[in-house]
Amino acid sequence: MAKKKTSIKDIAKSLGISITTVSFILNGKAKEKRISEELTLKVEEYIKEVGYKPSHLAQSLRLGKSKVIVFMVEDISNQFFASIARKIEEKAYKSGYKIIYCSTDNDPEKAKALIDTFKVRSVDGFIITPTPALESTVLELLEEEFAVLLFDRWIPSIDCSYVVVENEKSAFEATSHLIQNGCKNIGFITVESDQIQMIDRLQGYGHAMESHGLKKNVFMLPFHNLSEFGASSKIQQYIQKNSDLDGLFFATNYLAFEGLQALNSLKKRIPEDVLLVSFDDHYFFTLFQPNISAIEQPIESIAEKLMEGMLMLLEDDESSKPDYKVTLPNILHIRESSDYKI
Amino acid sequence: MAKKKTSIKDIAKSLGISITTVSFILNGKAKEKRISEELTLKVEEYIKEVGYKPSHLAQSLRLGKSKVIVFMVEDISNQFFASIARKIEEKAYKSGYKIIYCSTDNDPEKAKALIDTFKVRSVDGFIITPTPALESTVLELLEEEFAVLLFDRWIPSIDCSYVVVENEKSAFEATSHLIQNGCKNIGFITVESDQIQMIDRLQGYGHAMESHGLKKNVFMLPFHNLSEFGASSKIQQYIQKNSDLDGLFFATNYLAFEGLQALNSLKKRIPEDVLLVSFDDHYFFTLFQPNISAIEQPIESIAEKLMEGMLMLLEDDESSKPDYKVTLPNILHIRESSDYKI
DNA sequence: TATTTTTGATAAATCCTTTTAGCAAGTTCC
DNA sequence: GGAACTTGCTAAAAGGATTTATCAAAAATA
Repeated sequence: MAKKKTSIKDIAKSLGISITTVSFILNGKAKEKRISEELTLKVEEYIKEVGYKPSHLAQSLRLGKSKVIVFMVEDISNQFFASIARKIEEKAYKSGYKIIYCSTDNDPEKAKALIDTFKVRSVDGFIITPTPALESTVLELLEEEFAVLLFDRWIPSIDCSYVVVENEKSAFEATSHLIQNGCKNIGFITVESDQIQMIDRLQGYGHAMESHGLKKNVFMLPFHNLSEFGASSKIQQYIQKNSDLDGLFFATNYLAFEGLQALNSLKKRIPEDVLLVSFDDHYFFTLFQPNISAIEQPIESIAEKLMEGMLMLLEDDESSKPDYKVTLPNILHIRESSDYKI
Repeated sequence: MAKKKTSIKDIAKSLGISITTVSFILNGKAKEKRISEELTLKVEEYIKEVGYKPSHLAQSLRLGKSKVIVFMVEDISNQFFASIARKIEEKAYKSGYKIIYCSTDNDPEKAKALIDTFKVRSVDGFIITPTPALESTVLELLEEEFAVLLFDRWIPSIDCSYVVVENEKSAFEATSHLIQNGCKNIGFITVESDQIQMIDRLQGYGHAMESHGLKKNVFMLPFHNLSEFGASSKIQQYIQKNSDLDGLFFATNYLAFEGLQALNSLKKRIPEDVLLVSFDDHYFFTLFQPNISAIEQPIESIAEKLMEGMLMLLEDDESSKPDYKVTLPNILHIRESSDYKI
């Protein structure tokens, strides 16, 4: 039953010619290799007739390129990563690349294991949101001449291509926005993390506060199992303890969601009692009443630059030392209606 | 620079033995093939020493199995599909399978093109949310003896394994819930679609209304470009025209989101003016004030059954006619606080 | 001692392509 | 007429594994 796939060999045999000739014709090298137009046409016709498609597996083995890119993120079910995955996919498939995805949970061991697996699979490139302690592994990849592109966060200590956003600048702007709207005591709610993008966001907040002579007030949640950990109630406690808070800056949107629940439980009104802003925009923020201000990461551009960079790295002819380092601006959406401003 | 990978051939040469022997040892057939323990140990040690890993590409070529599964959904950035992707991934990787994903946008042409691409790539299995008009393509896949597992929706006209949920039953229950809480005029808001799961949901609603002698009131939005199409304002118009509506059933959560915006614009209160229920639960529904009732699809179970089924289909030794048809129950979350009930 | 078995290994085919090197036969040139 | 090209095509190696069939030497049997 299992229809045996026709191979180039079958074609050659059927037409009584050599494999080489068929291969040349298939790869558009008929002219170059001086195959007569007559034979070329005959072969092409036959190929169409039997619906022959070459085996990518064999091609990959022979050519040493698999046309597969690994998309390795913290969590593919996270809206941000999923959205980028969607865009990446489209662009990759257009260029004949396939995308395998995987999630690290930000666990270095898991990330290393996954990378190990994929090296063997002879994939061509890696798009990675690096976990902590991944320097040496990434370095190895680079040494073995894989195309590697970091995103969301990068690794300052190694020279690797990346696509990131202006975390510090946007956090600075968003904080300044709160200050300009009268906030004097702004809490920055984040997670314990040594990831560079989180550090940058914290710094942006810090600089804005300092430059206005305001006192910083940072609340750090433990990184893992946020909701199981009762993040919402932890935030609630924090807000209660700091009764003079008039502004809150959430370092990510899932923190903002938890925060919204906390504020709701405390019957705090937005924006009358407290002004909000969150990093990472979400459809939800425009649905919530009142709308929540947020910093939108430019998903489309990120995906575009990622594929552009990846293709550049992949098509690089091992000569130059390719370098693709992009930092994209975010978009700050101010959403509290102006009537409400303090 | 580019470290050439060591192959089985290199190992054989270095140790002055044959490739066959090395292969036997690698595949744990040393005993069976009567390789001396002495040599086995020596080879195993050497393999560890040089850190040899077999080429999956070559193995796939030889064995005709790639250990790759395609996960083809309508839109991978959709929270529902992304969540399943996340779970599937975990289970697949544990069994040594890799997942390639792709999105069809529910476009049959796109779906066919993608399937064509993957057939050539010699993937082993397909997990598919079928688009309309995909019967013949799926049938071809089955004839070519790929492992095929449909989910979210199935194709009644062909005998293919699937994992779906009880759409009709849950819609019936949810509608009954609204009726039991006093609703007399319940609008069912859905999209124009001949997809079986949407039809089933509509039927569940219909049966519930009929069995209570109530008049059906269905509003269908065109399928494509929902938000660009101003779905929210269309729903708003519908609600205004039907001023006697006291309950709304949204066939999917993204319709509910649009509906919530519409209700908000109309200053309709929930649950005082209208009771809501939506298919497909969402984190958002518990965050929204008041919380929104919804039918939760059991993502974990779906993913579990999908991988269980896929592995069964894959490991089936071409003898039997494997059949894996699963229909899972949903969970109805009633969320309006009871004080509010009409 | 001669024959059969067992032991411990291996050569070679196969999976499907790409690509280098080369070979006959026909042309051109002087 | 013989050297030098051109033309049109192909044999065979390579890429990295698996597996069948086979083989020489040692051990067991008669």
